[in-house]
Amino acid sequence: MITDPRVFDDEHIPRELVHRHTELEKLARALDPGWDGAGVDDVLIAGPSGVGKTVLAKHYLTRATNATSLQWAYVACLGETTGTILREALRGLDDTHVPPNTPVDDVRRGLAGVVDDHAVIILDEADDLPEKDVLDQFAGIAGLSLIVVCHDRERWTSRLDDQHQTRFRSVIQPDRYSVDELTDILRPRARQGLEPNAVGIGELREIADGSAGVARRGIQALRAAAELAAERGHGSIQEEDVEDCFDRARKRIRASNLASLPFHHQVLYEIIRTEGNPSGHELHRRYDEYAHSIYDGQPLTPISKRSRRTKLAKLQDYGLVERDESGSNVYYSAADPEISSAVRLPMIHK
DNA sequence: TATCCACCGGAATTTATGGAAG
DNA sequence: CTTCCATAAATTCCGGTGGATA
Repeated sequence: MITDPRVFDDEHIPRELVHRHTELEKLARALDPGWDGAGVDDVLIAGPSGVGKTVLAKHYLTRATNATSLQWAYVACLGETTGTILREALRGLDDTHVPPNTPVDDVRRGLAGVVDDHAVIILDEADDLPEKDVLDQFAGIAGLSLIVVCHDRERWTSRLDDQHQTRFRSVIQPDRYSVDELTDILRPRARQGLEPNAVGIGELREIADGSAGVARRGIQALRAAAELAAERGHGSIQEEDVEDCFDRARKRIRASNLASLPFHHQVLYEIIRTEGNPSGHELHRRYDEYAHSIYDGQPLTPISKRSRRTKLAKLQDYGLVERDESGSNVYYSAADPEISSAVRLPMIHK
């Protein structure tokens, strides 16, 4: 059924970006110095998750690179520090090893030295980055422009201090797709990634309809539907496969988020999931109670309450854990209790 | 109203890591 | 090899918040 799984990867850049022509044009106008002679700008791309902000930036740059060998680098900023972001940018442009303890100033000088004429850095998931620091560091480098990708435009611009207010004059705000548009996005994926006639236009439309205008959801749902059809021995995607595909797609996205987190986070997540709906107090008590055996044989040791709070905050950022503050206590719960971590816990008796 | 309690999260401080210099 | 240094992660300290209780 699925002939080319890469087509459904989040990182996959389609040959052609459908229904994003105006956005691509804006990007070109801002970043191409020859476009109208006004020089290059920094760009802000803001909008909801999964509508193709990152793909938009990457698509433009891969295409522009083929033509003019423009230097560019991609940096995922979520949860990263100024140092990590700068090093990752340098590594991306120069393809050299950058030790983790390289002084920030050295990294900045390295960046300045490596930029030939014009280079672009994509700062993805930039909502919470320590932007005062990061922008200051990038600011002085000639020939370097930024594409900042974030969710909330208002929040981003309001957090900028005065000297950065004049940057990011080019703002691109991709919106959610209509059902028709999303169908157009799914069609080439089905053609490239699935057997011929694996999915009818009716089913494709239903998948688009159930994805709330979010391209990532639609693409993962299409993939899940194809998997379900194959498992059920259907020759092509059937109505029942479409019905069940959204659930599987959602679970897969969350499970891969969870798997990407370090051990401490997963331990906390598993305690919350198996406990059901623990209060903060119960959660910490369980942790203290079982930490010894959980971390037995691990290179890591249990962490303090304060550190657990930081991990819990991250779990919330990732949408894996929800916190309910009713009364004087807080309660934690797994957003989707069916998603389990690879971390095994000893039996917990209530 | 005053006080207690549990928790949050910022800031300062310590520890761990790993590359560079001597 | 040892020492030194910068960063990131973890810990310690602590003021602030908001509901519960007397």
